[in-house]
Amino acid sequence: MDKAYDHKKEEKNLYAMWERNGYFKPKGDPKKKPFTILIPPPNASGKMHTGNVLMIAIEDLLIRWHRMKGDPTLWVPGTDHAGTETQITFEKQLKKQGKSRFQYSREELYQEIWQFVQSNKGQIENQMREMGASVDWSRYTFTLDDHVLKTVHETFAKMYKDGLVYRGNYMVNYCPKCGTTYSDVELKHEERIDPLYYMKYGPFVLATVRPETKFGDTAIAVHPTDKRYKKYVGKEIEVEGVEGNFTLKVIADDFVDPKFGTGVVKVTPAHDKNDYEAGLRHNLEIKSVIDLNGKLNEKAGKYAGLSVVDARKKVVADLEEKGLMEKIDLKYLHTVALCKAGHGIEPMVLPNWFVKVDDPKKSFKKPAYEAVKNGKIKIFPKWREITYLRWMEEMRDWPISRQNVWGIQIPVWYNVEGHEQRIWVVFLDKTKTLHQGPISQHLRNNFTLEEMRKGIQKVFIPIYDMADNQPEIHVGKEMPKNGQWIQETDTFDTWFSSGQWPLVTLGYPDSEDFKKFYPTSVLETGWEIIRLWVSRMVMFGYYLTDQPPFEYVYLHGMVRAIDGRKMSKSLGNVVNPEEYVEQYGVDALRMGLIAGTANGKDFNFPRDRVIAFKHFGNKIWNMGRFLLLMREQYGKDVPQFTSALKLSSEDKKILKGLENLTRTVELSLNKFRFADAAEAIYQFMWHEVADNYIEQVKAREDKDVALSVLTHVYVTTLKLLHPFMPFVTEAIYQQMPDHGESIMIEPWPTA
RNA sequence: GGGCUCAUAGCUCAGUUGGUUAGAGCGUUGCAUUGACAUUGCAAAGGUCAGAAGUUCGACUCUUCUUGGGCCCACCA
Repeated sequence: MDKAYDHKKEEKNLYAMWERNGYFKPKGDPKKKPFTILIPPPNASGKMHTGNVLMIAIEDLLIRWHRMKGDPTLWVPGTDHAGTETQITFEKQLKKQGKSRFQYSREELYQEIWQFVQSNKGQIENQMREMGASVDWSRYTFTLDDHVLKTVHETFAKMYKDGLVYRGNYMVNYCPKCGTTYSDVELKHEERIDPLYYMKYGPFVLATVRPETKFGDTAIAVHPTDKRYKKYVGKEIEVEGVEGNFTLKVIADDFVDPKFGTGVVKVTPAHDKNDYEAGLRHNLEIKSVIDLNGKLNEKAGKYAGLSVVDARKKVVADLEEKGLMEKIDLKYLHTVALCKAGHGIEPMVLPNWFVKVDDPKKSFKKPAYEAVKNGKIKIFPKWREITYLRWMEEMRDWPISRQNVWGIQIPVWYNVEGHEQRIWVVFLDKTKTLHQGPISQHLRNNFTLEEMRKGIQKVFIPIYDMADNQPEIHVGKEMPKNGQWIQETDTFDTWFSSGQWPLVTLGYPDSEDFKKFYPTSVLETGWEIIRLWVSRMVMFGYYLTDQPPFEYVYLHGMVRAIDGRKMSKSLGNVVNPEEYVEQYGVDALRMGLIAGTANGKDFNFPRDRVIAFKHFGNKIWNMGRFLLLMREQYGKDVPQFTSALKLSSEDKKILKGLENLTRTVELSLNKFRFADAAEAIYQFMWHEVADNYIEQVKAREDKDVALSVLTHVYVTTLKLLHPFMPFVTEAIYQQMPDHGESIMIEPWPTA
């Protein structure tokens, strides 16, 4: 053995050896209950961050532990197409080349991104190998694999049939820059100081931060109990505006806070979430004045074509000029909603597909709520449960359509016949010229529907009136034969497909894997996606299989930067795991992360611990080296350890310690207390075995007994340590006398 | 505004049903070291467990409040 453990020399070879010998495939005693984990799929085009490393460390630990216990053990790897995120990344790259997505048809853009992802995909897969993940690569799943698409399409069709998905107008969080909508949970909120404008509105003065949306106002609201304005309620009032006079109805609604501003609110149902809901309650007209590019439309008169920001400036200036601006509070602090890329969100009313989450006939969310409530699914740490339960209680219908190209296209066709005037199509013709407008216009310009389909970027099919005759809808991947059809250009929200991860990875509904390994054992992930992902998997699981998709949920904490702040590129405090792997080895990095936190709380990247465990790896390496040296110097055969040996009190003590350790590790792992187990092994090996027992062996007369006990204790602790630090333990094990094929398939020590 | 969470040694953190001298890693100080390991050993210094009140025979651990962090949710225009 070398003088020091060299992780660079060992890690790659060991992983190749494990994989080559098929150790990662499920074996074990077929009579025992299988143990299954599905990897939370990382972004296929991304690279590994510290959170992923922690995830792999914990999952690999559980997997290796159960595999050694002889359970049929399966860990399925995979990657996610990460719709919005990937498309944003790709578009940034396009921009650098001076191009934009509008130069491509939907199909071309999809193919471009597909190539982009394919060329980046190898990185994350290699990194999973590098981290020692003992996943079964033969079951690798990418969220755009054909069999995934098939399942997702079928699920959607079933939900459509069951009346659990519908198409409707809805107030969505639309980002004009990204050209797509976001769900509530994808947004971030930021505090800002903006001017609050007090505008004169007929007899009222009212406060707003968005005077430019005034063209979409369809009412004025006051609080029902507000005496000041009681006489106006129900009346129509005349308002002088920058575009001439207009009349508005005054309504009473308790969403108005009489203490804010003047207690009077302009109601703009098309561009404000609050107002939208008030609009629904009072049957107000929804008057959109902002288009999909974030510019004011023709309803804004002379302001048409201006961006929201420019229009605001101009409207404010004009109001001041006309003497309609009472005052401006320049230091108004409020929160604004931002999209992932940090752009301002424009609330808009658009047609979208939705999942009805609480249908009275068959509730999508109810079984998922109850599963956790009544302990059918157990969440660790337990105090995170409340996040899940509260979310489930509050959850509203889930918008599942995204105006992205990169993703799974919603398998819906619309029969445009008779609706050519209303349906708006954006497409590129053969010469790559962009056309947008209603289908009727394209037809007049001698384009065929086939040409539109071929070069399509987007189709918008407005819903004027729910009772009106809507275009016929066909749900399915293939275009129907008879009729004039055009496919929905929206894709599914990423979580709609990844929410079916336990089903698609295991071959739902009828594969052998599905029968054997579903429901899975543990879902391990970061707590920040309880609502986005965990809840959706549980809902789909119950909807399609009447069973929970997993028994336990373990939620690890977020790894913050060394300075205690959230890692971010702009702060420059991102910890790159590669550097630590290079310098200290995978084992040290994994063990450091696992020991760095005990109970799922967020924690700072535990740099010192990583270093400490690098030292620990070297320490046990040298313990092994010294053990071999002593055996060699002893010269004679060392007997196999049995309890029949004539043991000294020191021997008895260390054996007792080993027994306690074995019990502690088992107990801790059962409770998901990984750090406790790690700490116990560290203390025992270093301070009891190395510092005490080995020192005492040096002076022993009965070397045969002492070396026999030492070998036994040492190899047993190596086994206990293996799920935590797989590489160094295997490397040493291969040097031990009478070793087996691999430590990872050795039986798990029992007390 | 609602909720979750944290405040323990110089730093980063453990401390699982309340029970004898509160622990670890790193750091600091002193000594040691030619049978493995300087990625070593032995030893030491260092904490009124944020503050206050309460429950209890007994509280770092339970309750309430105060102070100060972090995070999540939320429609205050």
